[in-house]
Amino acid sequence: MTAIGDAAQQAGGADTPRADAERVMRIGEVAALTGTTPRTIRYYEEIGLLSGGDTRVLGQHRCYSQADVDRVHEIVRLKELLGLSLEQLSQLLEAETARAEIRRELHATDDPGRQRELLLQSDGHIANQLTLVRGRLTELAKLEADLSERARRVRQRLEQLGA
Amino acid sequence: MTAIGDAAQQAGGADTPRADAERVMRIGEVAALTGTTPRTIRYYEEIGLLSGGDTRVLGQHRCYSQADVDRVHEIVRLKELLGLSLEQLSQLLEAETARAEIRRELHATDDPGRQRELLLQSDGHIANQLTLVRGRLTELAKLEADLSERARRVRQRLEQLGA
DNA sequence: TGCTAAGCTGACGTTCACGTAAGGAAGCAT
DNA sequence: ATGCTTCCTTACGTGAACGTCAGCTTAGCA
Repeated sequence: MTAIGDAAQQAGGADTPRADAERVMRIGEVAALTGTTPRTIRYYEEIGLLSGGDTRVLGQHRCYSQADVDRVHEIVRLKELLGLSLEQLSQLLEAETARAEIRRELHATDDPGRQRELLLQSDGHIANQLTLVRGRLTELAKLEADLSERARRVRQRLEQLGA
Repeated sequence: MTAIGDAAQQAGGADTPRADAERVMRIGEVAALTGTTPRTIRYYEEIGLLSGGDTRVLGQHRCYSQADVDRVHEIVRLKELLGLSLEQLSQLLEAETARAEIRRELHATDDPGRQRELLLQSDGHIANQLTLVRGRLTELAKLEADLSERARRVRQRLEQLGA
């Protein structure tokens, strides 16, 4: 439901304008859209969190697509929710990276064997993420229970006083 | 259920040995018990996260009780689970601080008005923590749902291939 | 009383995740 | 061609959260 990186369906010819989905953006726009800064985007590229478009020559402006925006959103989200270091994140985000790779290859290849392999990889990465997230969820739930219990006790005492 | 800072019941006389609950510990032991280091403990004291026993004179060894160990555990727990800065933590932990204060005053005073006030404060702080924790819980749940959905799709594709 | 382990107080070093400033070049419109 | 804006690279700065080292004192024990 949230923007998690479905770069829409790309099906049409190669010359269709298609104003929105495959618009080319520059760093400032990406930063604005993701609530970050150009510096942050470059930093993420520097440490390997963002692809860094291998085609670009030194000095040229960086180009981004909606998929990149989605990825940055994911990064920020995971970073905040899980409180991970960017190092740990880049481990986790192999999933995203692989996923992008897969989307490309999946459409490029006809070999069902290869497709199967790619999908299995993707599944593995997602499973990793899920494990981590679910762990956090149960720990947080425990914390919530503890806090609720404490609140209950305090209110119980208040009632005793009131009576 | 977890160690959240119930420094056991202290009721008996003042000279009972009571080997365990009120044992005096030093910084190294606290560090070991909480998976931190002496430096970290001192740092937490420095920035006001730990009380710093106002009675101690410069140069003397720091003394800790089980309650302090519990508090450090809480700090670490909140820090990791919520990914908060120590600054934010010290805000949140007003609750703990107040709670310790309250425990002391609650037993010291007979004034039900004052007791009521203290309990209300405590309740407020806990409510704050709960709000934060529940917010995280729902966000994490959303993330979990997203990931599950993705996993489902990938597996669906795999089935299509297999068929 | 003397020893040793552990602790104490500075004070400087370090890693992460960027912020910020300088000087120059790319992109786009006119 | 000329601006103007945005971006580029390089490099140094910064705050948080400790690590680490030096030199000295305290606590507990024989």
